Amino acid sequence: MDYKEFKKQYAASGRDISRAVFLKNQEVMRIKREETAVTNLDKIFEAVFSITYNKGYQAMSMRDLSLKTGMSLGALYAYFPGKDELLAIMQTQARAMVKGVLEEFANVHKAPLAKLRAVIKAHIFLSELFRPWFYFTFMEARNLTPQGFEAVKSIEEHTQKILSDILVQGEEQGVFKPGNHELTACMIKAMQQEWYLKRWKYTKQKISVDQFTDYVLAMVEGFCLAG
Amino acid sequence: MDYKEFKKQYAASGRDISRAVFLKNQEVMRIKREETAVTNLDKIFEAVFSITYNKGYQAMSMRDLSLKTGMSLGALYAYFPGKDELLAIMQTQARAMVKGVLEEFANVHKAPLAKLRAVIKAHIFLSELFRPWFYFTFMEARNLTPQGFEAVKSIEEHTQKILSDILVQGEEQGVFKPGNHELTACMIKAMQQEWYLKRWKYTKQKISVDQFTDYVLAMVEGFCLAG
DNA sequence: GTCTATACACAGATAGAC
DNA sequence: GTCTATCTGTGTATAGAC
Repeated sequence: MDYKEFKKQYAASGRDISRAVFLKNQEVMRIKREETAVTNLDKIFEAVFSITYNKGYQAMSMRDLSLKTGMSLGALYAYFPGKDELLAIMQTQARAMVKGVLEEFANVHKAPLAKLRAVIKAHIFLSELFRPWFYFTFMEARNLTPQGFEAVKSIEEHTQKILSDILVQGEEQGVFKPGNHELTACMIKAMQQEWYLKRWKYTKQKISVDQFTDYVLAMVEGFCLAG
Repeated sequence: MDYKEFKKQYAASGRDISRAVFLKNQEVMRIKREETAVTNLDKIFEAVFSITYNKGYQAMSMRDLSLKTGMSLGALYAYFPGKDELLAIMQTQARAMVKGVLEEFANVHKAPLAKLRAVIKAHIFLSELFRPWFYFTFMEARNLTPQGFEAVKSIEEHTQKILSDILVQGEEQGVFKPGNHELTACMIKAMQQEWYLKRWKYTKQKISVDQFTDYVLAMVEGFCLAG
C-alpha cells in the first residue's frame, strides 16, 4: 500500500476532526447549529496552525487569531472557553484520532512482519495526511497542564508498546532476531517523527512520503529480520 | 570510547559556554568584569533552561527570570539588550559549539567506519553533556527571526553532510553498501535527536547513554555495512 | 553593578447592542 | 451568532538612586 491508496482507503479530512470536536464539546460551546460550528472550527484550527507554525502557541494572541479567521474576538469565545482550553481541546482530539487509527491498522494483519509494516506505514501516512495536527501536538505539548503532559507521555508509550509487542511476537515465531525490542520501537518512533518534524528538509530534497516510508522499513527490516 | 572517557577527554562545562558568550558579546553588555559576567550569565542560562523546559521561551517572563536568578530586572538588562536578543545569543553560541566539536571528532580517524562511529558517538555524547542546550536549541528555533531560523536549517544540513560524506567515501572503498546516503544520514540524525528530545523516556526505562549509542550504531551498521 | 519604581503596550476575557 | 467597546492584569523595558 502506498500513500495514495492509504488516502483513498482512510477517507478523512480536517473537517472530520472539526466535527468530532464539535460533537465532543457541544455542551461547552455556545454555538448550536452543527454546520456553522464545524465550518468555523475548521477555520479556527487552520488559523491556529498557520500562526503557530512559525512562532508557537504562546506567542499567538487572540487578536492574531481573530484577524486570521476573520471572526471577532467575541465570536471566537463562543467556540471555546479560553485560549488554554482551545489548546487542550485540540491536543485531546489529535491523540484520540491517532490512537484509533493505529489500533485499526494493527488488527488488519496477523503475521508479525506484515503487521509491523502496516503499523509503521499507517503512522507515517497518517502524519502526512494530518501533518499540521502532528506537528502541533508535538511542539505544543509543553504548554499543557501537568495532566495534559502526562497524557502525551502515555500515548507515546502506548504506540511504542504496539510496536514492541509485534517485535516480541515475531521473535517468538522466529521471524525477528532477539534484541532490546523496547529500544528498537523507540528508534522506529524517532524515524517516524522525523517526517513531520523536519518536513522542510524533505520538501527541499524532493523526497516523497513513499520513498521515506520505504527507507524506514528497509532500515527496520535490515536490523530486525532473522537470517 | 564510552561516555565517561568522552567527558574526560572533552573537558568542558556550561561555564565554558558562558565565558564564550561573554567574550563574543562584550561590546553589547554593560558588565565589564569577566568573572562577574561569566558567573551571572551561567546563572541566567541555567534559569532559562529550568523555566522554559516546561513552558517554552515565549511563556517565560522577565519577572520569572528575575525571580529564578535572584537578580533584579534592571540587572538582567545589563547582560543582554532584550529578551529576543538573549534567545538569539544562546542559539548562536550553541550552534558554534556543536559545529566545532563535530568537525574536531570527524578528523581524528581516516577509515570511513571508524569515522562514522566517532561522529555519531560524539554527537550523542555531546548532547548528553550539554543536554539543556540541545533541547533548548531544537524547541525554541521557531521563535527566532527568519535569518535565525535559516541558520538553524543550515547547521542541520551541515551535520547531515558530514555524515553523508562519510557514507559516500565508505561506499567508494567498498566498506558500505550503496544506498541513498542523504536519507541514511537523515535517519541517523533522527535517532540522535531522539536522545535529547525524549529524555524522560530513557530515564524512566533506565537506558544509559552508552546503551543507547551502541544501539544506534548497531542499527546503522546493520543497514550500511557491505557483506 | 545592582536596585526600586514606574512607563506604556498589549494580552486575555467579557458585556451588551444588534 | 456575531459584533464593538472596554475592563483589568501582565508583559517588556527603562530611569535614576545607591
